[in-house]
Amino acid sequence: MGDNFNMSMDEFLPLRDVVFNTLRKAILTGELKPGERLMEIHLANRLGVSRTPIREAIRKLELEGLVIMIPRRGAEVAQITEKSLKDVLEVRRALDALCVELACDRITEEEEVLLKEACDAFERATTTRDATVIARADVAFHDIIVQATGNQRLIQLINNLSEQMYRYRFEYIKDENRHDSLVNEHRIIYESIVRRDKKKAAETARLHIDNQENSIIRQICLEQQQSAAKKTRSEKEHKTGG
Amino acid sequence: MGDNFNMSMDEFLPLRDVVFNTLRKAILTGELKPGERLMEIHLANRLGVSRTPIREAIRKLELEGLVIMIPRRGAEVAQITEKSLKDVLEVRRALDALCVELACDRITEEEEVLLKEACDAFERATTTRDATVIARADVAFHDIIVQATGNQRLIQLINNLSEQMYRYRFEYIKDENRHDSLVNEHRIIYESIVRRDKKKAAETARLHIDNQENSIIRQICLEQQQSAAKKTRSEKEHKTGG
DNA sequence: CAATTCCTGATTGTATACAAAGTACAATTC
DNA sequence: GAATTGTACTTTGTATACAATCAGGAATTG
Repeated sequence: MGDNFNMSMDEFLPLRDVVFNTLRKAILTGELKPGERLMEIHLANRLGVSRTPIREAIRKLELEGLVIMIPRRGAEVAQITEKSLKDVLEVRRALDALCVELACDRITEEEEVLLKEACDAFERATTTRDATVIARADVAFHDIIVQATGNQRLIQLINNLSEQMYRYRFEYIKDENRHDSLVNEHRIIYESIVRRDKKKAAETARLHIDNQENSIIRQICLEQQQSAAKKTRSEKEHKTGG
Repeated sequence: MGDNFNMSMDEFLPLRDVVFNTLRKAILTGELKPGERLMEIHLANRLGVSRTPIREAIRKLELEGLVIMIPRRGAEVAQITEKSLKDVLEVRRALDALCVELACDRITEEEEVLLKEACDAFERATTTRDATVIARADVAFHDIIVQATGNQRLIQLINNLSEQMYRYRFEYIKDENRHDSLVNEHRIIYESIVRRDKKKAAETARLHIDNQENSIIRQICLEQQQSAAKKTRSEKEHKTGG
């Protein structure tokens, strides 16, 4: 297994922040799996720092909901359940709708140009069939809208909620059947914002989330079935082996 | 000045959580004022613990946005600006609307009864003219709605955003001219939820936030004018004194 | 053989020690 | 007298030491 996280980033940041970013990335990419324990001495050795910055990083991850604390047992990576994901998406649906509405009011001419470019770039990206490229183009498009709101709190919340689903970002991208509708939705959102049509923009933003939700939930169910099957399998082995 | 925070709470919680709750409360009630520095040794002595739990508590406050970190200078209580408050309220407007809509779908019969009681209790509370009593009744009413959504993430977010405005909660409560419209709005929200009228419920929830916004922003402006006046006054004194 | 108790090792929770950096104030120089 | 430099002190950043608790296994007892 990858013995070293790529722990480097900004060298002048306090170690706790470097550790925080490192661990968060490891959790979001799945390098640290749900249920896995975060043991302080172990992590400290692995990252070459003392326990103090590790602990302070864990406190932040705790508040972000990425790890859960068990008293006198320490931290472990939070499980993502279908319920917790639906909860996140339910909030995002409202906030993404708010984003496009605010964007209608506040987007600048420069941002409109950028948005058009991002919209076109996304369409081109889908033709590459490279999920990484497509995902990046998707993020770029939505980022412009979020930034256009000028609401720092909203920007922060959307980023945080998006992170919770980072692991499943590819699932709805990979499904090539949906590419056309994705491109289409982006285009409608773009055009609605340009026309200052809040209602249509918000409606499409919600639809956009709905589609993601379907893809992701399907994926989650699959994973849970697999892990359940794996569990029963290993239990069987354990029985026959003992 | 109050030399001791009332630091006690649950005795079995880790010290960092006790400190976290203590400091958060101190910030939200205004006992620790915006711009005030949080010095670790000082706080440690004052609360009778070592620096470690203080630091870990500060990490959580940092992520919550209640304190800001200045490199090599430590933490200080975050300033609340008119912009940051408008940002918070803008998000709350969307999330409160989401809350009442979800409540229309998911509220149980027991909760409906509780909501009616809370609605009536609020009306009675306004007649006492005791801001604390009124504020508590207001929180109780909204809490039932938020809980009725069953969305843990939403509940957490609303609580966090509400906290940001804790200091100003009384401002819109104190204005007795508004009491009638507050009672009225609560009643409309209650009735809309019972009738499963999402549109009306959401609309009224937004109006409810708008009214709060007006009161609070007015108060903020006043405070800033006062502190600006104070500043120029003390600068004058400094000049004449030097 | 099962259950219970006790012990040992491991891990977290807390405190303290040490290093680095920044700030304020005084002394010195122009 | 103003500006600059140097020094002492304060405060944070990091590491480590110590205490409390918990988990798991071995030994003992019924």
